[in-house]
Amino acid sequence: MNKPYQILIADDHQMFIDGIKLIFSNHTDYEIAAEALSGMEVLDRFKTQKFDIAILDVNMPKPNGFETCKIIKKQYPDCKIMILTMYAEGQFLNEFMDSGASAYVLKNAGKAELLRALESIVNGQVYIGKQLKLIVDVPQKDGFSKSFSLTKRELEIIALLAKEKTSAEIAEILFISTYTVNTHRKNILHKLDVKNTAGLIKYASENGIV
Amino acid sequence: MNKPYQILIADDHQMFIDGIKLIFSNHTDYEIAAEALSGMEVLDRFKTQKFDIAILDVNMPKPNGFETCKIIKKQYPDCKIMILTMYAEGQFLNEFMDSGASAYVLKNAGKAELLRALESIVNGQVYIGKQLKLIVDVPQKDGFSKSFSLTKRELEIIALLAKEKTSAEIAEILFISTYTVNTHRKNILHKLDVKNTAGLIKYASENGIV
DNA sequence: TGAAAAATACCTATAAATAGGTATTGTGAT
DNA sequence: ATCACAATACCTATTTATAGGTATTTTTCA
Repeated sequence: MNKPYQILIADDHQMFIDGIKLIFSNHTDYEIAAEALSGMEVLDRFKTQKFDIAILDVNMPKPNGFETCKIIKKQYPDCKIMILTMYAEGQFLNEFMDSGASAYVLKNAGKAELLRALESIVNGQVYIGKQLKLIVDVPQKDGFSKSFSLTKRELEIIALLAKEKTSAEIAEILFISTYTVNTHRKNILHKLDVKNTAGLIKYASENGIV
Repeated sequence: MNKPYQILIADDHQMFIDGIKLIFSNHTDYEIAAEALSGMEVLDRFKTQKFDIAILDVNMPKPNGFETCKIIKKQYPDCKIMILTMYAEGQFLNEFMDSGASAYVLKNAGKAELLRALESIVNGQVYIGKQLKLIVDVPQKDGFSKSFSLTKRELEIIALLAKEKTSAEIAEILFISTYTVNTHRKNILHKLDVKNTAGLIKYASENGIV
């Protein structure tokens, strides 16, 4: 029997962490060696301890799961990372692929899938939860989009642009003036540092905004 | 012991099929029940036989792996499908997610990974080969982009549009008239059935064209 | 070698997007 | 209470994109 895999678990809800710990309590292959309530805490733990696997919540505060994942992967490339998400936010798939994580699983996946995912990643494979496959167009959770410094309204307009709407159509849908829509579009182009709608949509696609 | 899983294997190179058959020859869990050299042949086999798993090559002729996959999934939703690819074409990931397939594996993955992937998918999970994770921006293989019925020139123009170029700029780059560029753009919008450049870029992003 | 597909080019009119401004109101945080 | 920011709105001028055509030349493939 090998030494159990050392796992760090991070989520902003202690209750969820406790649930996960229960799952592993009678498992000899895996050991919850540390826990964290934020991205910062995760990085702190890594400074004093070595982990084989980190299980990170996407919506965790400062920095979020993907950002934390990238930082860890840079400093400790051997550590495998599993990203957990509450909602079936399929649009984060590209971000997941870029983050260097090894697994992407829904929180309501259940014990069996969690263990299967772990088994996969310790064998060097990438695992994506079944339910994440079919989801599209889930509205953006706030606090997450902040990292792009785009406002709620701006995200709404991007979403409508991605649906091939013109400024006039967007104005009608949102009950605002076409002038306002154009002001927003102007601001979006500046914020994302792109030249036109083509660049905007490309950026949005690459970053899972649409 | 259960009845072995009935597998259909499809690839345009017979030699590759024979290799796969060797892998399964001493396996009691899986049985290669049929083989096919093209998408059409795959669909023919399904008319007379029932399969638990279909292993499809992406670059297979008429129709290709993803298209074949979609057709099978519509008529036989219970059949699990594994997509094999020769090159680490990471940009087809979205297409994979849309196709309804359960696994996406590199051909040079080796016996162990093949079996692990199969184990995953019969358990209802989605499996993506490790090597497919890091690849970006692999140039489009010809014959594959044909499935979108976009010509080489049209793909060039899409690529330039994604780089935020205007029709006039594209004309200059390609040494052709702005009129010609606009004709191409018109044709592209029709072919992809999108209303404007936003839709075009979104489609291109989702399908790995850019 | 003949037919089909691709690439080229032109014309016109309208619709939409972009860039440059300015300015007011509401809201949330320090 | 003040400051920053978000959201709103307006104006103008110019550039770009889109839609409707037609038509010729070049490539490719059967």
